[in-house]
Amino acid sequence: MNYWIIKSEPDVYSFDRFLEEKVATWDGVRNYQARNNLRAMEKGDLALFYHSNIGLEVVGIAKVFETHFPDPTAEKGDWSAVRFIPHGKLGKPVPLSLIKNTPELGNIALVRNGRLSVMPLNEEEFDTILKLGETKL
DNA sequence: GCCAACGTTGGC
DNA sequence: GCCAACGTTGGC
Repeated sequence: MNYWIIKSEPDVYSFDRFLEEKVATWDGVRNYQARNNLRAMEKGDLALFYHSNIGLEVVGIAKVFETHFPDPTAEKGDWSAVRFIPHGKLGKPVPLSLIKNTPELGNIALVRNGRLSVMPLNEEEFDTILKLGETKL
């Protein structure tokens, strides 16, 4: 079991819409590091759903439903997509500012490399964010 | 709207 | 293969 953070701009694709649609195809990723992270995902892995640009907070949890396959939106190049299903909303959102102020989370890519859209985190970091979000699995 | 950080491109 | 220029992302 691996843990991840995935980013989405809520005016493009929000967590609420994800809850309504019940499945999300994560395509359009055009960054090698992010793509490699998508490829490393296994079925059942959990990903925190972060709202970038607007909101700037972790709002929910997604679960890997279908592991990587060729990105249908890629006209050329070697790109991958995965499918997620919702795995619940956080009790309360966890803002980036709080994450930055939490010493145990100082090492995560969300803080260190703000531009990466799909990034790993370890179990302790995942649990810390769930606790901040007053959420139990 | 600005700008820092990072990735990619392309000339040499 | 280096590095300057440029483009994009995303926080502020």
